[in-house]
Amino acid sequence: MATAADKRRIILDAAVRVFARQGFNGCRVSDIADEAGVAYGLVYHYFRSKDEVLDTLFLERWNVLLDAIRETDRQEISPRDKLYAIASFIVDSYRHDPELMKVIIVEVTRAANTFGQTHLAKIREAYELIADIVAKAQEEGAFTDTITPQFAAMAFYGAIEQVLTGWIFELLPHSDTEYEQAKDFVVETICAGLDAAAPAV
Amino acid sequence: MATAADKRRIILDAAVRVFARQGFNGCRVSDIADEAGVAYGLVYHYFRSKDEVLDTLFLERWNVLLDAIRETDRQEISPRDKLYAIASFIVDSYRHDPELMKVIIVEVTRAANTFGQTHLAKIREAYELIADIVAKAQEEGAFTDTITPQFAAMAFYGAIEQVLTGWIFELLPHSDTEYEQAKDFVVETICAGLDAAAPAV
Amino acid sequence: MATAADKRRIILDAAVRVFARQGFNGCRVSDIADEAGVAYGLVYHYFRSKDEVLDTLFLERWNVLLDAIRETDRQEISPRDKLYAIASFIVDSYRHDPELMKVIIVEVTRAANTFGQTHLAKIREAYELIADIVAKAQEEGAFTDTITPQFAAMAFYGAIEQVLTGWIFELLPHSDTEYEQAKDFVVETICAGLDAAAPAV
Amino acid sequence: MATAADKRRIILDAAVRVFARQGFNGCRVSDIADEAGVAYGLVYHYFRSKDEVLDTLFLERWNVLLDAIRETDRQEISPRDKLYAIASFIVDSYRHDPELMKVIIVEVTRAANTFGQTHLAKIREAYELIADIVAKAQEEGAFTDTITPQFAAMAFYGAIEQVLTGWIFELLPHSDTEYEQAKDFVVETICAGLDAAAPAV
DNA sequence: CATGAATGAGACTTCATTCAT
DNA sequence: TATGAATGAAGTCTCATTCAT
Repeated sequence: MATAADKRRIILDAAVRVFARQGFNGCRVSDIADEAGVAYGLVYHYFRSKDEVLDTLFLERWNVLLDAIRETDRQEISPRDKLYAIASFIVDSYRHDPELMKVIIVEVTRAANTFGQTHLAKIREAYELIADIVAKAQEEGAFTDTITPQFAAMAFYGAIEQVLTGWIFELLPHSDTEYEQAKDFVVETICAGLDAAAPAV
Repeated sequence: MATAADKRRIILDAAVRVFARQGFNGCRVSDIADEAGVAYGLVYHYFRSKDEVLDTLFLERWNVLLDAIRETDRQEISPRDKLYAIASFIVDSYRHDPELMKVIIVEVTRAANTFGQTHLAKIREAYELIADIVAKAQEEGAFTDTITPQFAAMAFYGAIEQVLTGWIFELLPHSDTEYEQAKDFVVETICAGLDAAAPAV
Repeated sequence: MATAADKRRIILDAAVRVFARQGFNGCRVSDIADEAGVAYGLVYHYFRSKDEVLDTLFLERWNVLLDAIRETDRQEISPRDKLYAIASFIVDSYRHDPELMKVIIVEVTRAANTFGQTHLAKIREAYELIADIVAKAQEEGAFTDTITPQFAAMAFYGAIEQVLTGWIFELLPHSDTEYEQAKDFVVETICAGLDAAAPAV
Repeated sequence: MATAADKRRIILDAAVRVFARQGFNGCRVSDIADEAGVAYGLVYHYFRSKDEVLDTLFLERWNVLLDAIRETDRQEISPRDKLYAIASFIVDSYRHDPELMKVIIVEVTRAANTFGQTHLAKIREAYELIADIVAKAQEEGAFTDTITPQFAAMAFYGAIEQVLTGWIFELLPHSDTEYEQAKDFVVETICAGLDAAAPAV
C-alpha cells in the first residue's frame, strides 16, 4: 500500500482537527501525532516543522480556491453570477470541511502572526482576483464605479468570512437553507451596492 | 502624583504597541515592560497575567463600542443613519488608534483561542445590538425581511472589519478620503441589499 | 501606647498563624502582613528578612524551653521527675499554643534547610541538657548505663515530638486526658528502659 | 539497552543526593539534571513535576517499609520481636541509604507542606500497622493496656526517627555498634513501658 | 512609623526539534 | 519508515526586598 503518502495525509487530516480544536498555538506537535495515531517523530519525517504543517494545509486549500476563482472568471457569465459562484464555492468549502475552513480563517487569513504575514501575498491574490472581476464589470458598465474594486472585493470577502465565522463560533444558526441564503444574500447585498441599474442612494 | 494609575496606563499603552507589532503570542512580557520602561515585575503588580493585559485592553475598548452602539440606537434617526453612525464609530476608532484596533481585531475578535472564546459573549453582544437595529427597521417596514437580522449584522460587521483588516495589512490604501468612502460604501451596500424601496433582485 | 512594640508582636503572632497554616516556604511576606493587618513594608521595618521572623519566633520559644530545662535540673527532685517536668513543659507548650509548636517543630526542629542548620547548635543544647540529666542519673546509679545519655535523650525527645506531631496532623486524638497520659507514658516508657531496678531484658 | 528505565533511575538517584544535600526547596530542577548528567528537559520527560520526583522517591521506599511491616506481622514471633524487626528494618534502611532516608524523613514524613499532607494517609498506614501489633499484644495479654496502641506506635516510631535524625544531623555518633544498640534500646525502652510482666511504675 | 509601588533575579515548566535505534 | 528518548532555549510567573513618599 502507498503507506508513505497515506501517513502524510493522515497527519495532515489529524492536524486539521487538532488546530480547529485547540488552535495552532494551543497545541503541541505531539497532539497532532496522538490524533493521527503515530509517533511524533514521524511528523518531522514528513514536515520540516510545525509551521510547515499549517503552511501545507493552507496552501493546499487556498490554491484550490484561487483555481476556482480563476476558473469562474474564465466562464461566460455575468459578474454577478461570478461573484455568486465564488461565494458559493467558499460556503460549500465550509459545508464540506468546516474544521479546515476554521483553521484557514482563524489561524492564517485573520492572523497577524507569522502565517498571516507569510501568506499575505497568496491571500492578496484572492482579493485581487475578485477585484479584477469587479473592475471588469465596472469597465463594461455593469457595475457603478462609485467604489474601488479593491474595496468592493474586501467588503465582499469580509462579509462571507464573517458569516463563516458566525457559523464557526455558533453565533449564527446553520442548516442547508441558511447556507444557500447566505450565498444569495451576500451577493445580492454587495451587488445591490454596485449595480449600475440601481438608483443612487 | 497619580503615579499608580499612570504606570498602569503606561503599561497598557505599551502593550498595545507591542501586541500590534509582534502579536500576542509573539511577544514576551518583558517586551511589554521594556516598551513601557518599567521593571518586569510591575506588569504583574498591575495584572495577574499576560492574558489579563489583553483582556483589559479589549474590554476597555469594546465597552466603549457597545456604549456607542446603544447610544446611537437611542437617537431618533433612520436605521440607515444608525448603521452609518456605527460604521463611522468603528472606522474613526481605527483612524484614532489603529494599533489598538489591530490588536482587538486580530488577537481577540478573530481569534479561536482563549480570548476569542472568553469574550465571545461580549463580542456577540455587539452583533446582537446591530441585529436589533435591523430587526426594528424590518418591523417598521424600512428594511425588507428577506434576510434575518443576525445575518445582516454579521455581513455588515464583517464588511467593516475586513476593510479595517485591509488597512491593517496594507492591502488597501488609506487616506481621509478612503476612510469616509469606506463608511459610505459599507452602509450603502448593506442597506441596498435591505432597502424596502429597492426592487427585489 | 507602645504601638511600636505592639505592632512587632502583632506581626510575630500573625506569622505563627500563617506559618502554621501554609508553611514557611508556602507563604509570602505579604500573607503575614495581611494576617497582621499591616502593610508588608512594615514587616521589613521590624525584621531584616522573612527568615528573621522565623528565627525570632524559634529563638524566643526555644530559649524559654532551655531555661525551663535548666531550671528543672536545678531542682532537688529525682531524675524521673525531672524528665517528667520537661515532658510536661513541652506538652503544655503545645497545649497552650499549638500553632507555635507546630511551626517550631515542623519548620525548624525537623527541617533540613537553612533553619534546621542555623539553629542546630541551639537545638543540640536542649538534647544535651536532657542528656546531662540522664548522665547524672547514671552516675548516681539511678539509671542503668546500658545506653548512652545522648541516645536516651534523643529517644525521649523524639517520642514526645512524634506525639506532638500526631496531634498536629490529627493522627492522635487530643483531650486534656490524652495530654496528661502522654506525659506519663513517655516518661514511664523511657525510664522503664533506663531504670536500674528493672530487670535487664 | 534498557536506557529508558536506566535514565529514569539515574535521575531518581541523583535527586536523592541533591535533595539530601540542598533540601527539596533549596534545589533547582537543573541541579538534579546536572547531578544526573542529563539534560534539563529529561527530568520532565520522566516526571510531571519536581514534586513528582519526590513523590516517587517517597512512595517507592515507603511501600517497601509497609510491606516489610506487614510481612513481619505475619510471622509467628513475639510482639517484641516484631517491633525489633521493624526497628531493625528502619535502621538498616538508613544504614544502607542514609541520604534516601534523610530525604524521606526530613522532606516528607516530618514536613507540614504539600508532601506531608499529600502522603499523610500513607504515613498513617505505617503507624496503624504498628499500632495493630501493639493492640494484638495487648489483647493477648503480652502488653499492658495502660496506653493506647496508637500512642505507643507514635512513641515507638518517633524514638526511632529521632535517633535517625540524630545521625543525619551528626548529633549522635554512628558506627555499626551504635546502629545495633539503637535497635535494642528503642525496642527495649518501648517494651519496658508496655511489658505486662514489668511492675507498674 | 507606615505604606505599597517598584525592582529583578530566579524558579518551574513547556515544547519544538534532533537523533540514535 | 517509524519510534520516542533526549536536548535546551525560551517564556511565564513569583516573591523577597528596596525605597520614595
